[in-house]
Amino acid sequence: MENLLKDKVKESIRYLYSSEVTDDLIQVQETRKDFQGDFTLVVFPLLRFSKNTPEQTGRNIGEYLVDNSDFVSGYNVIKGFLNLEISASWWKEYFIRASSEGVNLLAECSVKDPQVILVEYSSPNTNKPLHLGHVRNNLLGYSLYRILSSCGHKVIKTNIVNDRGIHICKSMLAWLKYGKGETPESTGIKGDHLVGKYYVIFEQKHKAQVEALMQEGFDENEARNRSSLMKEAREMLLKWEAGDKETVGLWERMNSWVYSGFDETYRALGVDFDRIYYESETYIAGKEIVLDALEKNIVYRNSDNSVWIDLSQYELDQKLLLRSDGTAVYITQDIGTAVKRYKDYGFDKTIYVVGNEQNYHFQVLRSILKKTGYHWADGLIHFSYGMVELPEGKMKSREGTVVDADDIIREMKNTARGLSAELGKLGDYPEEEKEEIFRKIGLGALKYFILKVDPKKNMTFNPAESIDFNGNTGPFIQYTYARIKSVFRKADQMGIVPEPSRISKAVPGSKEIELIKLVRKFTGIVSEAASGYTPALIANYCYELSKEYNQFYHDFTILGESDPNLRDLRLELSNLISRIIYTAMWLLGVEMPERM
RNA sequence: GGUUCCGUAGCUCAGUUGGAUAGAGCAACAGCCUUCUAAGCUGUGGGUCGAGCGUUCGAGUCGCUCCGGAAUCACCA
Repeated sequence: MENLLKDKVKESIRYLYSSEVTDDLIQVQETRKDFQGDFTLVVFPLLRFSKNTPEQTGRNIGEYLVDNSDFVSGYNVIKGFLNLEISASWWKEYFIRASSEGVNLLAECSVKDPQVILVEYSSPNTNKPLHLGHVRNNLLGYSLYRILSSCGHKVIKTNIVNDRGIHICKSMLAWLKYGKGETPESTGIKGDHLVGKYYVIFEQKHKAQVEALMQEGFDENEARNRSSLMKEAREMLLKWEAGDKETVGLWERMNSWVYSGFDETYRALGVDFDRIYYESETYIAGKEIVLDALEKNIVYRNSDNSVWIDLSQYELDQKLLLRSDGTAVYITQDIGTAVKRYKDYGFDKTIYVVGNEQNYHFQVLRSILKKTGYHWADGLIHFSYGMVELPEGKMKSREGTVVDADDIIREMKNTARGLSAELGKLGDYPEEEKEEIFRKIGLGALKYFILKVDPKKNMTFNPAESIDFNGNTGPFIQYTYARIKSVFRKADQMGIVPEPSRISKAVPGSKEIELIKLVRKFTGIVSEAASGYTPALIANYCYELSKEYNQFYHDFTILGESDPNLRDLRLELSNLISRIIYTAMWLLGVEMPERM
């Protein structure tokens, strides 16, 4: 519609002022609610052609559009703004097209040049269970996948598991020393939590040793290095790297516990992956690439045998790539992973969903790859998101203020159950189906709460208040959807089948037209969210739409409407909006209950 | 100290490529359930958009300088 209008405006200026204007000077936007009209042309940029007052210019163009187009039915000029009214017949035609069966709501979002895009998200460590920060990460990554693939891109969901390093040895060691052979089966504890428990035990025992050593007069750093536990952990890491059978066996065993625990959490969150990479499999590739670059003199070796790269041409520092003992550092693994992925998929883009604490890291990674001669390095996108904080401040694992993912998921569901009982909902519904609905609501509340916030901002998560089911929340949108579904169940009972031929009643400025306008906006929002990688746009739009519908719902009766034309229009409108809400929430990964 | 990000109502957040009188929800107060779900709707109060300068017909939005907060700058991952 905007394009149609723009073309007409161009034409009018050619006719009225004999001038050609460029697209960027023609600004068409939706008319603000408090003014009459549907679209508004900002005339200020056009004054240079008309050499006239804004008011007169607006009137001239408005006049031309009404006379020379079949969709502009009226206009008014306020200051430098030309408000145009679109004819009801145009809206009607649009609506009938949009509401007819078989119209794919996402078809219009399709991009012209589909790309192969890798989305990496989750990236857990195998020594700790997932927490709220991971939840934000997973939800953002999964939603990006849905949005981008809905726009026609070929998207591959990947996860990189950080499964090697000293931190893993810590939990292994603690389990050997204090574990008494505990397993997830023998204790009933979820695997990732069990391993996490031993990581904490290690830290506690280690801390006690360090304190004892400090009493003996060592300073803190030295005490850390001298503690017997730390020594044993380092020895274990060496054994692991040397491929010691027993150590690797234990490592595999404990990792398998962790993975089954993670799988359970991923399933609960509704996310999955097409391909999982393990750092234990890529760090060697990274080392080889660095050594290769060393031969080509792209990187250099220091006198102490460590390997560095000079990134001053990218306004960065010298970065270490290999330690003096020849082992890989974090970024070396990432180089290996990136190259391996390019070999595997030949991607156009790789989107790394990783917290903003690693902004610098990804700047460095891209520069290294560029300098090393990988032309596709520009396709690396760090989708940087902000921290999740608690009302008391940041989450700190040391202080036990971390919100565990499994806990919060369970809590949200319990709250949904409690609230439902309090409100007397779903009274005589089968228990099993109720539980499924509570799961959808609780999880929907959590997902929406996190996704509606601009990803790059730090956000505050208040466990007590987050489970607010009023206002701009997932359950509010789910509720709107469930209520529409209910209208249709009732219509079925009453034997009402809307006839498309009757949809003709929408009058300019009516609530129905307002809703149709929002419907029209949908594809634009999805495209914008895809190009900007921000699910939050879709979330907030969906709330706006739901809110508008709720008002509509209260202002009018639908089934009780005596005029069948109006009733069918409202039914069709409800139907279309429920489909949009469903699709929008689907893009966010939020499931929708049919009733609640 | 260098770099990056953030700062909008008491709180949590929106605010499209710069457009008209800056919007929701929560919290507070006042109303609305015999008709399609009240997890809803309506109304009231609440703002120097961190501060200043600049660009522009027009700045919450763009530029510069400050102020405040966060992250990062490891032979940690």
